[in-house]
Amino acid sequence: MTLDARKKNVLLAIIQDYIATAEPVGSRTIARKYKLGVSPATIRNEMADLEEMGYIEQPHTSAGRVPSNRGYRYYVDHLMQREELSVEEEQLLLSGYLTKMQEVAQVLRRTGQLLSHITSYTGVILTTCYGQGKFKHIQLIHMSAGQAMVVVVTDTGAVHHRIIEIPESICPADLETISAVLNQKMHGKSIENIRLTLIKEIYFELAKQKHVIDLAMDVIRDSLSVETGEKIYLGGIFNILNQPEFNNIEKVKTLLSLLEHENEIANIMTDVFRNEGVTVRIGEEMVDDRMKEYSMVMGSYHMEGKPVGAIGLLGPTRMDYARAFAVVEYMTRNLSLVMERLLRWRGK
Amino acid sequence: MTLDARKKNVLLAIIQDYIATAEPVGSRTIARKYKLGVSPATIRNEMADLEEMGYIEQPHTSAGRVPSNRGYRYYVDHLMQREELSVEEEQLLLSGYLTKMQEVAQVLRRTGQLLSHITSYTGVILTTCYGQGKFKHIQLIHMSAGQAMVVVVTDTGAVHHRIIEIPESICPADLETISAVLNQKMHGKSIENIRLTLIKEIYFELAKQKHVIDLAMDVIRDSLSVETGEKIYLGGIFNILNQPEFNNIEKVKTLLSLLEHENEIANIMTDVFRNEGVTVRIGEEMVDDRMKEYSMVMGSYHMEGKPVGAIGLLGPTRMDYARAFAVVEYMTRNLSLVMERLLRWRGK
DNA sequence: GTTAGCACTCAATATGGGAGAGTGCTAACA
DNA sequence: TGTTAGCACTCTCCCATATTGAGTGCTAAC
Repeated sequence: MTLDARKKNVLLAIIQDYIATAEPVGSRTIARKYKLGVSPATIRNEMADLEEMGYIEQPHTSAGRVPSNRGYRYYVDHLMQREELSVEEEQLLLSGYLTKMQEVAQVLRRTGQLLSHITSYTGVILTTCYGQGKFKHIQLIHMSAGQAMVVVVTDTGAVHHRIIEIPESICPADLETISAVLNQKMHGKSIENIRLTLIKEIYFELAKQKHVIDLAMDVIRDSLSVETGEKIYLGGIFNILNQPEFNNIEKVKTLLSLLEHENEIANIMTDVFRNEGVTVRIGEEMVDDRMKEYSMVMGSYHMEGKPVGAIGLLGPTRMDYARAFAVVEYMTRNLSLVMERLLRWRGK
Repeated sequence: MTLDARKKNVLLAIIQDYIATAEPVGSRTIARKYKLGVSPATIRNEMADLEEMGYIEQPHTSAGRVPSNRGYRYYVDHLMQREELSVEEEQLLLSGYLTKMQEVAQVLRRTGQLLSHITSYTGVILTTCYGQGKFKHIQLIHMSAGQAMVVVVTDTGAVHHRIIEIPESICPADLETISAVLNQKMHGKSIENIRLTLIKEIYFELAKQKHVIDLAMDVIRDSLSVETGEKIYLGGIFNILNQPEFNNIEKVKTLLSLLEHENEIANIMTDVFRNEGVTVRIGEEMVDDRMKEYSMVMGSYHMEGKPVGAIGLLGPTRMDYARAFAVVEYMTRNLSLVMERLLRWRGK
């Protein structure tokens, strides 16, 4: 089902206009603003066709047309022309990183804010793929009789910690020993490696403290696995409220309740790792029914060529995809650089 | 300027009714619902007086009266009767902690959610007072040539980490040595102590690595100092939108933009440490002008008798102070217990 | 295939009364 | 002197009724 050139132009005009104005667009407007060389009546005919094909819809009989999610999809896949950011905008985005960053979390938070600030959508950052990360260091710290803290550092610069129960008989020195052995055995290994081959060796060496090791291994597994390794940063939740679609409170409420369930967002974002480049999810393409009025434009950022996380923009389906595309693309490159500089990878 | 008994009763009735209904309350309503034994006309006279004294206001001529912030203040200080939570509510709050908690952050996040869930206001948790915390453990971890990660653990269970630049000549073993010395010297000491007396000793012992120690000390100082030790957790931002005052988007926007500046909220909350028990801040008592339609009810939680953080409820000035009071009071006790159990303090 | 013309639809925007809640004032009452 | 009933007055809120205007679909002519 392919569209002839004029239909494409009409659809493009409708979508561009609707993105710009958020008002249903009528045949007159198109004839006037976008010179297609035909009269409103002709455009009306084309619009009737497009509606039948499901690319646009009518809120009510005497209103103009509005793109359907299917229409947006067609636009993104076939009609959208690439956009470049202006030099000033690139400057603005870069300058956000000027204040000295010392923590991965800080960089990511900042990135979320920048994304949101420049687009008036909500910036979403996902860190993940610790599954592909490597173990760097583990430390067991004695907190009190019967309690210890496990701290695990991965080579992506992530730090995970947790309090565990230990037999009261274990003293600080024991923990030091355990830490040392674990570090020595696991240094630079990936989690799969550890699980498959090393674990027996370690058990053997530390037979006495089986229980503690089990708990410590839990933390390691958690921190290296995708499951809890995921963390979401949201930036500028309230910027998106400037979008005209949030003129009624119910919408705001559903959005906020949506954003409170971070793991669902995380779920959607993992999609991104299946594609190269920038991915767009529109409306009900994102499972959850409450998302059907929202879209996400997302991309992954890399370290050493491997994707280690994703950034995205969450906006109404009416969002400016071309611009979001450009911003996300620019920011993924940018963020990859900043991250690599922060955790310079020479030694390993 | 003290009020006679009848004026007090009228003011109390107005405030209670307004808290319950969010509608301006008229003389008729009071005469009917709250049996003061006088006619509406008499109540009207009293209301005129109360208005002149600034305890209540009139949205427009033909509307009932609404409490002013001054009125709320008088209510909280002199009229409010203490309320107890029902057994079911206490149960509900307790059950929130049943799923196993392994991290301080997790407990605090949960607490925020619980606070919000049971009151439909926004729960705010502030952790602070690491200045009074003690140093537990430091670890320098070699990440790559020229870069190391510093991880500091305090006895309150907080973990701070940061990437620092180091001379390329320093190898993992050096960092290990430095870690060991630092740990040995500083174990169990407070930051003041470290700064004042130990630092020279440490420099002497590790003269070669002055630069690294400086950087590490920065992290320690930061993590133990109140400045960056503060962290805010917000719970149920969207629960508060159920309050009828948020019927218009502008209100929602200002609230959200307010909540994005966590440090300002933190500022307000430090007030709490000056008082015993539960503190109430109403409207413009909280500096920022945009806060004049909100109130906070807050209390501090303790570990070993010392306040280590604060919890609070943020709601409209019309909030149910008596109930908020009860919830906050109960939760501070609760949280103190949970925290102490999580980081059992026997050993030290 | 395109276009002008026209009748029709329907949301959004006034317009214009009530209805109702609440007030302040006055005068009468205990 | 304090309290109360009565009453005129003032607003907001709500509802029902035009009015407007943008936009459509259809038909017939070009």
